[in-house]
Amino acid sequence: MSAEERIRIDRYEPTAIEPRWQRRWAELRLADTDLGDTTRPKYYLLTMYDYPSGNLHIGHWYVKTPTDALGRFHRMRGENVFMPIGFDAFGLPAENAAIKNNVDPREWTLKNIDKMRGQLRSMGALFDWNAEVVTCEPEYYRWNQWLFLKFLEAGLAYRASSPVDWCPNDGTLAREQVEGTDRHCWRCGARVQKRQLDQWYLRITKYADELLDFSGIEWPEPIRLMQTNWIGRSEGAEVVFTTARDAHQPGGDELRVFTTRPDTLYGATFMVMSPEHALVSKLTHPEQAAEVAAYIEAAGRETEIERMSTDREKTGVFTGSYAVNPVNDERIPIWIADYVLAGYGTGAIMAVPAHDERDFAFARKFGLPIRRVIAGPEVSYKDVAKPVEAAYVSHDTKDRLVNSGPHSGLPAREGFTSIVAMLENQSRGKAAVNYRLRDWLISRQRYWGTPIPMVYCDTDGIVPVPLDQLPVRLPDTVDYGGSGNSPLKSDAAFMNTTCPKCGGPAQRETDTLDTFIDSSWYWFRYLSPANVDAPVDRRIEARWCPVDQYTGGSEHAVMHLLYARFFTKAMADLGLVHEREPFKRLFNQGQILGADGERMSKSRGNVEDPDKLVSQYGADTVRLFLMFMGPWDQGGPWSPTGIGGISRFLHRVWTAALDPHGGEAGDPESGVLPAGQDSATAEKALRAAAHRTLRVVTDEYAELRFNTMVAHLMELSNLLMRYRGTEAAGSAAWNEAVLLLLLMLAPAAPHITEELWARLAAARGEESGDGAASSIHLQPWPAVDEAAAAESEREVPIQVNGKLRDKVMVPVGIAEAELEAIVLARPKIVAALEGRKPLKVIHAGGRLVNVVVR
RNA sequence: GCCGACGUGGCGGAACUGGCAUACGCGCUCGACUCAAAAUCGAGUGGCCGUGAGGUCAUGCGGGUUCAACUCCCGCCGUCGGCACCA
Repeated sequence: MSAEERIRIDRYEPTAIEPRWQRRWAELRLADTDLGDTTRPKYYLLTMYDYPSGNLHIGHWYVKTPTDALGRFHRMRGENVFMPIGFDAFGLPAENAAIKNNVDPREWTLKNIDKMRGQLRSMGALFDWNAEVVTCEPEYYRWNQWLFLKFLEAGLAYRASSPVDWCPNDGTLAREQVEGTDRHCWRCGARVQKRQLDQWYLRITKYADELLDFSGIEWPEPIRLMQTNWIGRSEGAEVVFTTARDAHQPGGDELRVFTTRPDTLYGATFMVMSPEHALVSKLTHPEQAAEVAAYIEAAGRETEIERMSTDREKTGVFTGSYAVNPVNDERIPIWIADYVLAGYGTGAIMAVPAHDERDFAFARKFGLPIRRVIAGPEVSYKDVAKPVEAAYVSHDTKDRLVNSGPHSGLPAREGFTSIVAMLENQSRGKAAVNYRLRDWLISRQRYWGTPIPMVYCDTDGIVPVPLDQLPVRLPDTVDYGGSGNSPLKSDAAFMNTTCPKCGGPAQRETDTLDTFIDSSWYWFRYLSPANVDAPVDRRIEARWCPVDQYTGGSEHAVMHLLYARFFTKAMADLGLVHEREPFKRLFNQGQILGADGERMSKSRGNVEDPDKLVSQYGADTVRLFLMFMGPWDQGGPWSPTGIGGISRFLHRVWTAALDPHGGEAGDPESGVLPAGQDSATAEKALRAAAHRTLRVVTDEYAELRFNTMVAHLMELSNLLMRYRGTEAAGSAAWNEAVLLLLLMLAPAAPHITEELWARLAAARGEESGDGAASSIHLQPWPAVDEAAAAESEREVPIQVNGKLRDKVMVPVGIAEAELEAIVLARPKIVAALEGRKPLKVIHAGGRLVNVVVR
């Protein structure tokens, strides 16, 4: 380092030191994790990988730099930290850019990745780039295909025809990718339609019950709730109704329904099928045919039209047929209505208008009978015949069944079990569980994704590509064509192939996999990214999984985070991994919004670029500012106001470390010990403050409470500055406090602390100052000296009737009687008592005294 | 409509299992340094009353429990997020 350079950076100039240390850490291989090291406990720290949009905004910093601080903290605590990074590189933006600007999606993506690597490095984060995963590379996606084929073999993947959500621009969508009341596409916002299509599915529903079990993982309650609600388990019964014999049909068809209230079975006065139900045409009476056809046609169109309100008028049409209620052999009419959904339960319901609001509204509108079968608080069972004014929906245990044959008089809960038992005896129903969760539709009619490794042969049907022929490579160029058609269809060379079974001509599947497949197992791949034998090295996985801490946004609650859990369980059942849960601890950081309070997006023009801030203040300041803003799980609108305070703080740390004896011109107290302190008491106070800070800061790192962590370090640096230039400055206690401050700050602000650590070592004559031998980031996390941290005196607030009146300094551990005597003798307390005798004196464990009078 | 989170100075926010409300920072006011400005440093800074000591009110609103409530309970209001007729 030249003399000029030394002088130039004797003022804290972050941009002059940060790149140098980043290079140094790379040379020292600080971030490279030896996964085989068993001498230290492992700590797998994962932050959600990003889509390579080509530009890092402040939100990326907000997610990643506190995660890095956490990793550095765990490293200093002696753990073997693995913090990989990669790119979620398949997806629509690349393909849309290709269509719009005629660029190659692969080139576009790789160029973006390259740019983002540079931006990510400017954070000073210790990502292990050796483990990098890029999902659009055949080395990665071949394992998507491999896993798909394994799932297929195990019956976890299947092809089926069913009504699917279809976006006119993006083709088929998973259920989770349809948003809002108006059912629009999560990507392009277009209104989604229903289409009957043959598509590939993954059987996530097989794991519904296990996915409801969160024992053993520490996830935020809101996420667990969202997943629980999404899975939507409900317990009830399946009841078999039989169609009645009629002039136009023989009857005897089974019409199954699912209900959560079998106890209300005697109150079923009609049935409703969804318009898509398989029995619709069979059960439609010829006289009703025209009306039914018109209704179904309208209902099909309905999904394309505005249907904002859930409480819009009920619509429906009578089929002309009847069914027989299995418990009382009553004939009830069968209707068709779109308020019954095809995809839930059996697609048909028994309607109990007296005890269901929807059925009630329907019955009112179409003049269908309403029969009370549960007596509520307003209707005792003497006047059960009273007309029902509104649906009575309740699970009150005091409610009793009425009008229910042999079950009348039973409490509702017992009615539930006795009616189910009766159905089971007669084989006309059984207890059943239903889920809202549906199987995961994974076919996509897009180019930029993983080709589904299946072949269609005229002789052998649908044939999987043999594992040893993977990967099925994505062709380089295709005609992206019109919307909704798989672009791969346009590539004859790709599509035309031979059948793996008979060798005859065959066609490849031209749909690609949902890109959420990529992120459903990527953390496994980080552990052995170059492995050519299997997606995961099971031995490494055994040691390193589950991920100890995962950080990312809560917007992934019911997509990525649920899929990842499903994949882990499925892969465990296939013997590919040991663990059944992917992420032991999850932290959802909040989201940084634009200055306008809206989501940051290019189209809104409210994207905040961190590079400007970094060149002005340095990476450390930006990192610290983001941590200091507020609780990490909160996020909020972006505002750089206040970043100057962080910058000033780091300048003070710099000054305290390098210039302890300096003083402030114009400050009368500068260099003077506080009144009543000599240098011994000052040094004691410094040590006590440093060790107490260490105690709380250690906790705050571990609990990811970065905002208060920074505040406590500020307090310590303020105290050091108060003693700067006094006799205490430069003492052993001072030096200890400075080193502790640097060590505590190191995970959050790694560059400045490394620079100061090296300079102090050089000043002590220990080394050259380049930090080669003893990077601060290789130091062990310091231990609290409890004796030093202990306080001998404490200020005790004194209240009279709960109002603060005085404070007094007393020795720690003073006897209550003694303290009470001191308190009652205080002039302010005597005055506040106004001669009244204390009724009692409350001692809050030596932390506070409250004198109660009158 | 159902589920969930949140509501504290001018602003971001702090307060552990009930125990000094407003830590830390921003902003603002005044002062020091300067020819001046910036930067830096120092003092002050919740509202109201008071020259002052001090008093009094205040954690979305209204009740309650308690010696003591931002914290616990009941009832409202508001903001944000999730779900969308799930039988």
